[in-house]
Amino acid sequence: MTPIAPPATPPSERQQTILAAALAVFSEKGIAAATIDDIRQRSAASVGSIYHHFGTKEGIAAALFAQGLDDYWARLIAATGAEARAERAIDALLEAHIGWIVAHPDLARFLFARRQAVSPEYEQAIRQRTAGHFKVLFELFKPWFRQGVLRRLPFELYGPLLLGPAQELSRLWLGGRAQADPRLSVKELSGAAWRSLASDATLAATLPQESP
Amino acid sequence: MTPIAPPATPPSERQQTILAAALAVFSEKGIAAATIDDIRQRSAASVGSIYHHFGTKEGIAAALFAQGLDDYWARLIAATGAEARAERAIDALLEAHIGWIVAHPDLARFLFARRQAVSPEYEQAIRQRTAGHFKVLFELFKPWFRQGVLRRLPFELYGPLLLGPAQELSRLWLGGRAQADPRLSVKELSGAAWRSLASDATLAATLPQESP
Amino acid sequence: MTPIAPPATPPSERQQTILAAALAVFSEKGIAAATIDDIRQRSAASVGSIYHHFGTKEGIAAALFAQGLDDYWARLIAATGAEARAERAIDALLEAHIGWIVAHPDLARFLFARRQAVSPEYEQAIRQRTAGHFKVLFELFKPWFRQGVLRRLPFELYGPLLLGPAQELSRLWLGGRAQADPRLSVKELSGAAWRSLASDATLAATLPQESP
Amino acid sequence: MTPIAPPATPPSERQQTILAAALAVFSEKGIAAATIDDIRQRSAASVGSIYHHFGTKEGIAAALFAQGLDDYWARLIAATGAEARAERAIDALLEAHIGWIVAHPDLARFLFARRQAVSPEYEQAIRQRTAGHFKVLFELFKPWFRQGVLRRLPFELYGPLLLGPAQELSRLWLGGRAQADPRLSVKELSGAAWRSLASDATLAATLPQESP
DNA sequence: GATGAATGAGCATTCATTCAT
DNA sequence: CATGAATGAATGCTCATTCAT
Repeated sequence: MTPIAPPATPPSERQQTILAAALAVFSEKGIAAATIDDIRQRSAASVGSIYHHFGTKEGIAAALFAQGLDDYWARLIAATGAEARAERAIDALLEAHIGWIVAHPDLARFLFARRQAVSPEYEQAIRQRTAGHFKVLFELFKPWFRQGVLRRLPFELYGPLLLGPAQELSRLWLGGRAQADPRLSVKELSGAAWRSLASDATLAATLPQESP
Repeated sequence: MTPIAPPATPPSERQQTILAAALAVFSEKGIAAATIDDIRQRSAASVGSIYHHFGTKEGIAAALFAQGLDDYWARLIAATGAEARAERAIDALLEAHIGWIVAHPDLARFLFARRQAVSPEYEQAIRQRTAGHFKVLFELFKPWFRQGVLRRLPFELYGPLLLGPAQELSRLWLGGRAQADPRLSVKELSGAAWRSLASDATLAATLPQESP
Repeated sequence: MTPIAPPATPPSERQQTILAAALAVFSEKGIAAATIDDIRQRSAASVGSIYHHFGTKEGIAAALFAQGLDDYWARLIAATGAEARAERAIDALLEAHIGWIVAHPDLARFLFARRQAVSPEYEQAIRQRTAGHFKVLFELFKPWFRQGVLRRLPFELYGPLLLGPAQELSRLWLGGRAQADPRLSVKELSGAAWRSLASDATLAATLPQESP
Repeated sequence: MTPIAPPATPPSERQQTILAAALAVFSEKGIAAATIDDIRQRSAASVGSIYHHFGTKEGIAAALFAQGLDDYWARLIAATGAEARAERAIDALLEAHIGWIVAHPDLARFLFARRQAVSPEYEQAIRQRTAGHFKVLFELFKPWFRQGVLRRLPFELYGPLLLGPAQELSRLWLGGRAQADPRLSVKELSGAAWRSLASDATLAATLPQESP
């Protein structure tokens, strides 16, 4: 129903070819600047065929989003859910985030360039889907809030504190403005997230002690 | 020389009118989707006049960038440079960042939606200009690195750790996905930045002590 | 490969319609002044269709050129090659030239208004193609040079001496500055060409003798 | 009154500068493609100034035409009128023609690219002026027609036979398609014109005699 | 006379989308 | 399902010309 719902039938080979071509083009020039003809050339499919399968340029973007977004969040949630301690969970979360981006740079570029989204319904659908995923993730953290391990904050701050630095670094890297493999920075990023979210008490207890 | 260099002559009233109209349109629909005709209608100038002054749609964007980017960084640097202690400087930095964004939401939306930038030279010019500003800011922090107050990290991480959470929150707010006034979160954001960058020793000394 | 190479596939009916319309317009106003919309109206095709088939306004001109130039030279060469004696060959050449122009005045107007050609590559391609055709024609004359029937001259002069007067008259006629059917002048024009090119000896032997 | 009449007042220095710039531009790109702005840049005059002096783009062309056309024909007529014998007159005519073109290639390119002429009145004026000049020239030849030295032909043929080859060669040279200095070909061109126009009897008497 | 900002009709070209074969 | 010709609204940009200063 929602524009970015996953398709009923699994994508045919032809569809996959088109999606791959579209992803490449979207990643290079952004959705708005991408042309059906660009996609046609890359995919060696005909215009007619593309329209037969996806109906609209946005339809292609939607299909890619459905595919990418769910995959990304699934990995995030799986990684986080596998850990029992907050600090480790945050480690795993960041590692999953960065790992996924490095594994799918084109898809990441496409997914995280929100601005491009064209129509409002489309934008709306993405937000809801993302919000839903985030809630699931958030549930995993609730026990630690209750235990006082993590600080209670305005809801809107969790995302930024947890993933903001990683997002910023990822953007640099995806845009070619940072060279080093971001996986090398996972420890720092998760460390920052941990310090930002841990309660003062937990944090004090965790910090390496200076010799007296 | 560079595509986003500030103009030789100060902008005339007409030019300011056009720029204001363009900013509104760009902020609403993004550069790519914005139409010269949109700008014409909003500015009540003729197409010819617009082209007479800016030469290209991108020329308008460039003029806005030159104006906005310098203003933003000037405020950041001024605020930071006024503080003597690292923790206070980071506070001031974040406050300036958020303050500027709240004061110029349209310009901010436009400035921070990097993806839109069209031509490579344009993109290139922005990067260099930004990098230059960042270096100036970075110089202000150097003493604290030397004193061991702040941690030494790979260069690429300073930006993300310092501004990543704030950027993420700003994006949410600018996109209408966060309602609360981001200025209310400055303390949290600067706190996070401080914890991320402070050396363990400094941090341990700063944390509120538990009663023994 | 060259911009005016004949197309791989034979022109469809729609393409022919567009070309005919374009020729009419080009002939009337020249390439530069001709409007895609002029062509659209005359051909009853849509802008999109025109661009689908020819890609550019110049693309249409190129297609016309490829068609016209080859046709013109083929006729010239065929007519000349069919004659065994120099004088008759020159007669046939001029007759073919004038005949073709009278048969295709629009195409001729278009073909011989070289100045219009816009882009350099285009101009270049036309020159090469023309030069090639001229070489073929020139080969047919070689035996007569060897036999001393025709005079040896700087290469650049053959064209002007052979076709210069005819070209000039054609231009007048095509431009409406000469009324009489140019076919009536073929004998004079070929006579002039003959006198210009024949060696003195041959010419003396050919001239009508005065009574002693 | 006519669009290409010579101006009442002699051109000021500023006007001359503009005309020179315009000629350069017209010669390079043709009248149609030339832009007022091109001329403005080359002449370092302002748009306003240009319009103040010439009123229209075509006004500039007209001024150049008036200047060039008269100069060209004056030279032709003077050279021809100075000769007493037909063959010498034709020699002188061709030499003047080629000489003028070599001396003013830009002006020649501009003058002889008739097709460019834009408005009908303009075209009309040029034709009349040219026809007038030609008539004057023709008068000079009349005695030789009466004496039977030159052949009587349809009026429209005199131009082509006399100047056709030279025009064709000039076009090649002006367009860079012929390298050799056309002045080297004057003898051949005038020879051709002479042979084309001389009566058979005269011609027979003139031809170098074969040894008996 | 000179200047250059302003005007707006006009134009080539692009591109998503449709549909007959 | 595939193909690609056809459509036409939309868009960035140009350019001759005007006119207030």
